[in-house]
Amino acid sequence: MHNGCVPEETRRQPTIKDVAAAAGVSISTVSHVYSRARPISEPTAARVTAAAEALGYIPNPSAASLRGGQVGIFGLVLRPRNAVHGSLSGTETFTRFSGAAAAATLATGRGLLHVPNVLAEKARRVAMDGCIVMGPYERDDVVAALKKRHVPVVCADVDPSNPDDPWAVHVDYRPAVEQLLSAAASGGAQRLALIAGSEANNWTMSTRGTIQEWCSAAGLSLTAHDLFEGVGSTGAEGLAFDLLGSSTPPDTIVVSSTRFAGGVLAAAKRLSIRIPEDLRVCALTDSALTRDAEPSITSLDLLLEDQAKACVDLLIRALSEGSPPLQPVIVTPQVRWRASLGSPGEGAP
Amino acid sequence: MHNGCVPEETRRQPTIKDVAAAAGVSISTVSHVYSRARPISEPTAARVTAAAEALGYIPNPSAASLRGGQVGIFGLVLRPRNAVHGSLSGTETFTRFSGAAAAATLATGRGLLHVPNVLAEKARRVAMDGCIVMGPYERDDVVAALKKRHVPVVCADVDPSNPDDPWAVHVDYRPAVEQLLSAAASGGAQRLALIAGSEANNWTMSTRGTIQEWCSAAGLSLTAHDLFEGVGSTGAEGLAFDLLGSSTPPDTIVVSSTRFAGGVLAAAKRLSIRIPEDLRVCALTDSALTRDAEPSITSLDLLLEDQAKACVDLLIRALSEGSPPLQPVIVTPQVRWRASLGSPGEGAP
DNA sequence: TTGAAAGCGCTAACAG
DNA sequence: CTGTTAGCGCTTTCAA
Repeated sequence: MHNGCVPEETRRQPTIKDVAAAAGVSISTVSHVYSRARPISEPTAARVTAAAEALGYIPNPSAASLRGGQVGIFGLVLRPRNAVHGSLSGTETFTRFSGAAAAATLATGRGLLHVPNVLAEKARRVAMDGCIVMGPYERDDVVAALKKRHVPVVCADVDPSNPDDPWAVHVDYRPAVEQLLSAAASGGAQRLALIAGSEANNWTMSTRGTIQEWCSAAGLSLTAHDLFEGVGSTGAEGLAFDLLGSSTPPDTIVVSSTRFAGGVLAAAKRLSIRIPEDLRVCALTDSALTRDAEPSITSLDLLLEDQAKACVDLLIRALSEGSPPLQPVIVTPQVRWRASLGSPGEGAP
Repeated sequence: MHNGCVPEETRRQPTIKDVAAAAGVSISTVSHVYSRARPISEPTAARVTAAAEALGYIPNPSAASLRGGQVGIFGLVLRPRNAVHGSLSGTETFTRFSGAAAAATLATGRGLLHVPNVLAEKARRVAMDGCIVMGPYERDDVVAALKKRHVPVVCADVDPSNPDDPWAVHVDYRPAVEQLLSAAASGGAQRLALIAGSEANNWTMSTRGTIQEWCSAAGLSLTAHDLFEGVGSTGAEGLAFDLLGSSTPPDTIVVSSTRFAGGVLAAAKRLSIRIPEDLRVCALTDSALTRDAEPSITSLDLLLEDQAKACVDLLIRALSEGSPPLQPVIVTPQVRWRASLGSPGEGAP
């Protein structure tokens, strides 16, 4: 046996002509059997199908798209830098999103193309009907490049500089973040520390804004720290250790990435600080790292599956109608209550 | 401002004709400027480029592929069931692999298509020049379906039922697994337990085989347990708790997925068993869960980036030459030594 | 160094 | 219900 992945003789792929000849019909009949664009009699359709099956025929999508315009492919760009390197934080967020986006795209008969770097010259050769950009930065240059190439773009979470973009799936972090904060407050929180990522995307910027507003309205003290996501749990551990060892340590720490949460836990352990009794902790996204931590960490489920599905729907609308929906598309993250924040209190559902 | 993702007037994409007219040359000249298939004089090329730039022209890849045959797209199928649901184990393994595969593919000017389910009828419409299947099962039906559709297939890690497949990137787990075992043995291991996933892929089957052989040759006792990956760390914790509480508890536990490792750690903690003094632990893949665990867990780095790159190279060979490489392509995983197994001993490099 | 023209495989009028 | 035919945008001979 040959174990070959390629047919021994490089036999030309059968075309619509071959099928038409074998079935004794015209090529347009064959075409219509596949496109269902017009009714074909039962016996004819059966003959065509049989012939196609026998020859191993599959319609050439390039040829089909040449006429019809669309190529049957959506692109996906994951913006947060750490998405590319699986070893950094946020891994689960991106897997969940791309898996869901791929499934939703495939359900429409299209494919989802993973595009690490649209700006690269090489990438210009790959065709897309539209593109989903997850977590765009302020005035995102990838989005700009795509638009210049006439590629319809839909964003998952809005570009912070374009907050009313009707072609984005808006993520409303506010309600969940406020639930988190009021739960902390009702548990006795006085001094908050925020350890957030340093990227200029809406997740980082909007949650920080909400927290600042809420704290100042509620009269809680807040110190905010930006930490490059790449420093991982070790980096967060160092920062948390310093904070917790200072003369005025925080009693509540909110972290953005789940790897930061691990670092905070480690620092607390080294200092024999009990969670949630002495220190409350919560994270602004969810992953195995927070679910399985000891103690488990209250965090935000960003509902990535919903976001992905909504993006695909929006992109299809852009392609078919061209006009944006009248109401913005909104996804509202949910709090997953766990041990690290004490009891949910009045903030819980 | 309109915030539009689609141009206000749905203006037809400029074609090669428009560029030719604007530059005052023939369409074949424009074509050759882009394909570099024949020399074009400097001033002419400049005029064409300028015209194309002004019009925002990009060559239509569908049209190009109609003639040339290839569509510039590789498919990627992640076989392990838990790869689809980001929330289960192995997340990082698949992100790393697909990120690396996407980068390697893009570097060749092609795109990487995420294919959740090739068997679905809908998926037949998406075109691929070839497909990478990661972690195929025994007599994998996805691989079979792809081959039936004349799609060249390359596997990352071999189909266990086709161990000499020249169109696979072979992963040789043996050396690293043996290093792990001899380190455990030189640390005093006597009674081993293996908690492996239940999927019939080569990772699971080959490592289990090596461990069984090695233990019987070295005279160590071994009990092997299959656990569905979906049970996660909680499932593994329950099993480990029972094992460690039995009358003849293991002194070494090897787990396949990193989430299982977390469960083992939790069980040991509940029973006040010290690691690595009383119990040695190691995992057969690596992730944030093992790197950041307390104590950190010795595990296998599967070198997913190398695997992905090798797959892309192999697929390109299949497309261009059609004949398999004379020597099998092999990737050899590396042990990442950490606290949970004690000192590496003689097994370490 | 460049142009003209014949398709690539398929879709979509337009006829019958 | 089915067949004929003119392209879709580009590549690629073949001429000039």
